[in-house]
Amino acid sequence: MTPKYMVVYNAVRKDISEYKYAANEMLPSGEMLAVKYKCSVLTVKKALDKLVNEGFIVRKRGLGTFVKKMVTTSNTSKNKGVNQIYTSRRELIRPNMSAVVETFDIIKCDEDMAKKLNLNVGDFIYYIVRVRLFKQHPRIVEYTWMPLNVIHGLELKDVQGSIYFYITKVLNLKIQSAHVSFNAVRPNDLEKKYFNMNDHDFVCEVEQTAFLDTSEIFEYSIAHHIPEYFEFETNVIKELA
Amino acid sequence: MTPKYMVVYNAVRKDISEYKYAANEMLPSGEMLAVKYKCSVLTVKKALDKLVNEGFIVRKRGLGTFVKKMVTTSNTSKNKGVNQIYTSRRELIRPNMSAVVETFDIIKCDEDMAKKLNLNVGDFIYYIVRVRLFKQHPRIVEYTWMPLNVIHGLELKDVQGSIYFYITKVLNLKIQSAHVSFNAVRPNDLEKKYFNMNDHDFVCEVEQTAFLDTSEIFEYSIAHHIPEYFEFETNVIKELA
DNA sequence: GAGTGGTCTAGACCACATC
DNA sequence: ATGTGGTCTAGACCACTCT
Repeated sequence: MTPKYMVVYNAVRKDISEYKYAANEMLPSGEMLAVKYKCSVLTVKKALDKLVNEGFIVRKRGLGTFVKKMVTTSNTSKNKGVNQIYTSRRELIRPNMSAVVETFDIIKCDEDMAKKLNLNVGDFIYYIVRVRLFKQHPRIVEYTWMPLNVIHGLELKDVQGSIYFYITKVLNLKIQSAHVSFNAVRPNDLEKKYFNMNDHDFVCEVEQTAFLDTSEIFEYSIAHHIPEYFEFETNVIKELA
Repeated sequence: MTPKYMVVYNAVRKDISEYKYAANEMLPSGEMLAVKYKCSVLTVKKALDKLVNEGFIVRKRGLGTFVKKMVTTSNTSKNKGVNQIYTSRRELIRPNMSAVVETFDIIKCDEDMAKKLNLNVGDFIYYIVRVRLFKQHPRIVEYTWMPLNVIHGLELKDVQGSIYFYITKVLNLKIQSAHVSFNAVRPNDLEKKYFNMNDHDFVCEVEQTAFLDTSEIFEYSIAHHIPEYFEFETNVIKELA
């Protein structure tokens, strides 16, 4: 059962996406929307607050609710296989990618990784290196560390497919969130080989710590992307105080 | 007057920051916190929901509220003058930076910039190029475009100082949010000069469209950072459906 | 004054996990 | 059965903007 505020959220979001409201146009008031969707104004507020956080609209006391201009992305080619990571406004679109497994080992946690995964030194962890390909073209090299006591029974065939699928559908675990940080660095030998790069080139680095809904860390990963096929977008709301 | 939910938010956030709760430790229930802070459970929920969004805690129905492990940043030197852009968990810390103005012009909007700033071709806009320095060391080159009809009366002295200050304190406008996207590119001649780089080097690019609380766009900017002194961190919450 | 959104409450009901 | 968080309501009051 989808909550009512999500129904309202989806409906309004759809209207905005389909340009039923022009940029800077005022939306119906909260009360009007509450009548339209047969719910309370607070439920409408919850739906619209979500849209505010995602950067679609602005609500202004005494004035009303307004649609923000859609920011057009510089290079929007889904067909090019751009790896888009969106935390707002757009959908997270990951083109269908296959994986070549370079490394699939079980190792012991060193001090650094113990800190990152919230484990003890010596605990067993998976260490996986995968090259992700879009239509046979290498686009990402992924280094993944996962604790055995959280993710267990992983086999080569799961790693060749979607680890995400294994975690959510086979183990039935729920992914809650991820802390993501970003930078750019030089490629290593493996990446130079796959990306056909040299010492003068660079790759975009996405470092990620991922959490289950139990607040356990189930993954620490570093992904190196080819800059031309990389896109990271987010929305930052200015805090009150 | 700070709203009550912000008081609760700040108090709980402070407790977490000061490690009053260990990682994976359960917080008092919503009802307990409501009693403690003399407010309703819904007000507590609003405060805790904010902490969930920022990646501090996880709330689980039937179980309780848990503190997530603090993710330690790889290179946390505020003194090194790292330009940290955080959209969650941590404070946005921008070290004190001075500015060298390379360009301060009023130009006419071309088609591309008209789209980006939601203006008409030919409208007047500021075009500003600034080099940001930390303790005399160039760290960022910023290219900024701003519409005259929103930000007016800008003078050289304002650009040499903080444009942010001019907008919020002099013009008394309120900044609502920004759409930020990220990549890495080669430096141009100006950047090569200031950063002492060559054609084999690279810079981190942050592209930003910034909005006022009226939903007007007041700025489009591109900032090129030295990778060593750059950090971008955010929290991604997995959506329900 | 009329209309807008922001905050806050008390209370109800539901879904989920544990014992 | 108990305790947890999630959703939803009706209503109150306040702050803000415009006419």
